[in-house]
Amino acid sequence: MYNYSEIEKKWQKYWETNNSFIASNNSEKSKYFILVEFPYPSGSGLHVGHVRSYTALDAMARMRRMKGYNVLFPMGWDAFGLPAEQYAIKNKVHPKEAVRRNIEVFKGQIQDLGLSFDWSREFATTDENYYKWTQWQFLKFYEKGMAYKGKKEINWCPSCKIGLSNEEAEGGVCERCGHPVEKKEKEQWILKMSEYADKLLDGLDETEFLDRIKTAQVNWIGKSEGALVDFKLDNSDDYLKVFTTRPDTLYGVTFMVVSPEHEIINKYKDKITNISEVIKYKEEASKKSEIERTDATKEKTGVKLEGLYAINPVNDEKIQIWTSDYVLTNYGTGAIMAVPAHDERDYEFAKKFGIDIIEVIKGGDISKEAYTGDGEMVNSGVLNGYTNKQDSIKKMLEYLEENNIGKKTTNYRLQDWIFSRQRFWGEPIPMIYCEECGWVPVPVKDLPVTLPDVTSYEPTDTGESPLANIDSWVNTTCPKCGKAAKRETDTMPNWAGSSWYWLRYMDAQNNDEFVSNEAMKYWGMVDYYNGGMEHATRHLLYARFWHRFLYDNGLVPFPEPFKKRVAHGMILGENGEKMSKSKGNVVNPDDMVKSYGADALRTYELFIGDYEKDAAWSENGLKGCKRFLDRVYRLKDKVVDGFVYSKELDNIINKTIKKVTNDIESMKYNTAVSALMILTNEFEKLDKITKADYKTLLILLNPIAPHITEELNEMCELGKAIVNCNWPEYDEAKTIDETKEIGVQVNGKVRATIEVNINMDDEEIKNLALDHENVKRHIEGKEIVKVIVIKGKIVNIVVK
RNA sequence: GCGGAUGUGGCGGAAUUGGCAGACGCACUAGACUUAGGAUCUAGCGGAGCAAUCCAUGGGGGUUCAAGUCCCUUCAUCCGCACCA
Repeated sequence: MYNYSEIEKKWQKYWETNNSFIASNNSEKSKYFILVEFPYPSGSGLHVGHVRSYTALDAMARMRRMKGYNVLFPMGWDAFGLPAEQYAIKNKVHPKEAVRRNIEVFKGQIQDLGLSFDWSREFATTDENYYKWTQWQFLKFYEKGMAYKGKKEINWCPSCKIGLSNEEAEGGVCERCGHPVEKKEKEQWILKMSEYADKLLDGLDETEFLDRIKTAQVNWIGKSEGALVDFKLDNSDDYLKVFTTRPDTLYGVTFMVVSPEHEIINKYKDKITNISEVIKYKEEASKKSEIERTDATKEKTGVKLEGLYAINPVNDEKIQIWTSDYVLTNYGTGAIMAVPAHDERDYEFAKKFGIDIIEVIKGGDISKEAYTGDGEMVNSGVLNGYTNKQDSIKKMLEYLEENNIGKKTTNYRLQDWIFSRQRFWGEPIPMIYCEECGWVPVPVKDLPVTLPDVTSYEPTDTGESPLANIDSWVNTTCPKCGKAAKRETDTMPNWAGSSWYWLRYMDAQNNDEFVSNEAMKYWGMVDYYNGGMEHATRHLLYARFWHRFLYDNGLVPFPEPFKKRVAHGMILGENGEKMSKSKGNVVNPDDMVKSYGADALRTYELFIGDYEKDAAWSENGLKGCKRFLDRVYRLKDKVVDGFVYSKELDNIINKTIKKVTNDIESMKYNTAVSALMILTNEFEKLDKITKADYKTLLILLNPIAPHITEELNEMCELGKAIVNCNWPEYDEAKTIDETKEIGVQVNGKVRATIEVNINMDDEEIKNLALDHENVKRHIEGKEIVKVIVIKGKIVNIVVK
């Protein structure tokens, strides 16, 4: 019927030559910044899932432009990091070359979809004049004391030969390859993210993230209020410090537990009479994978530290100390006070090892289980008689502070960000080590520290970065004293480049600054940020942290980067399972564009269902959308001159403008498409439609199917290109029907429908309802109790 | 275990937020036009029933003139977190 491929190419070229989507940094218009997460240009090419979210935000961008906004809708490439490096190793090409090729493929695929990105602002995180600024910002962290080098026991993947952040080692397995993670000590660059816990929490108030995304952020930060309490060690001046959220139960402490890695074990190895047994336990624990260790359902294990005791500071009781792997090294102080009567885990442990259980809160049956509820305090010295948790905690905190044995503290799950990676394909950390001067930052004038061109970029067996093998790169001079010195060979994590990229889009060609202040002041927060739910914790947290740090140091003018954050659902295979090569249910967007056209693919992916929910692919569904576009195309033969809406269509056109506008705004694309289908159905019923009718349909459909609508607009000589048109306005009065069919119920069951006029009063409607044949039949011989008339909705007659 | 989400025809999904459940699309059925149709058009399409009507939004209960929508309870599926002291 028509050659969609030709039409698509034609209009894509038109938009390009007319700079239709280039955003201006100097505009009188209101700004609107729409951002989609930039992709990894992976070797497997674009996924239909990308098409969904890009098209969705593209529709929003196109509508906003027509509404008169200056829209920034940029695209770039997150090209550093493990996936790119592993792809390069596997395919025996330099990562630089692999990335270049993959970007080319990705970009071509994206352009074939007619997405209205502003390509003049495109960059990759691997561009030297981008990562120069990533390095520059790292130096700011260093300069402000927010980056430090620390010896940390890190998560080590023996398969990938790389250190992983806690986040990447979730569940005790490597996120990339699934191999169990081991522990290894290593000097690491670390960013003090934990210092920002409260700011990251409070900052959420300035955003309009989806609730589930906010919740995910809050949980990840994991703030809990409690107390640090000092337990003096018996026959020593040393203290064992614990963190507890339940200081009110201090009188119920019958033992303490330290993590197997706790320093106290080594420190008191001479005093612990069963030290060999303890060491054996520790070794066993370290051999266990994280997944085994953190399996909450497994039976508790542990060893008593014989000969070592602590003193309960509130009642001077002598308390035994144990070590067990249910106490984590990296949370709190790595040691706990155990209150078996009122904590499930402690209860289980005490039961197993026959340790005393002392009740301090009444209300449960501690011979059966730990009681964690509220109740009257007993056996509790100063707390006796208190009846609720809040008051007892408050009282105990006061008592602890007055007596100098503890203090109120807040603890966070959020840890510092381990920033080093022993990899080739990342931003080199711009630091130099000098025997004389220690760590010295690379001077700003020498940035970027670039990656050398080498032939081997595979990881070394020693765990060092491949960069360590390149003497010519490693050896340099100290910027401070001029003596021979060595470069840091670790690189940054792939999260680094994505932690400020939205700022760069504002001013992507700037060679003097990472972004100009004017550009940041003009564009401000990202208005709409779309990404996958899998990035709603880490990436979002890192990005917010990074941005907030820049803000605190006067480098950006606003504290939170993203106003709204939304998440798209996944597109599943036709069988309802996640698309994967092994399942053979992968749909290639290129094939779909070839067979049905970009417009049909775009329309279908928006029509597929609720944007936030997962949806199964259906090629028949796509065909249906192609048919819909064909029907819109055929309407062109009905077009006659006319600059006003046809009388028969006036109301529905106004209604549709309203619906489509609101739906695109609120990301309810599926119902927007459906409304346009309904409008098309109405057009088809008539022999003739006016140019005005058709033009409005085409404009409303344009954000969804931009090519065919432009073509039809031109073919029918409906005026200037749609991309330059204004979004249509609607007349609220015309969205309300003069007459309407409403249901008439008798005792809640629909018995008839009547046609009512908008001007009728309740009495008229009531009489009309009572007069209906079928209604009469149902109320005959019965007493009318009351008649409920809801204007424009329903009539309900209650009879007895 | 804790937290979050979801549950509506054969399928994807609508339902102005308490007001005619199933919009729109897919699949399917019958017919028309055709040498042909994976094109197009017309009609039908939750279940039962000739029909009037009855039943139906995971199950059970409740509030209401009126419940997919609100409350209680229960089941199922998916996704997070997972010994966080």
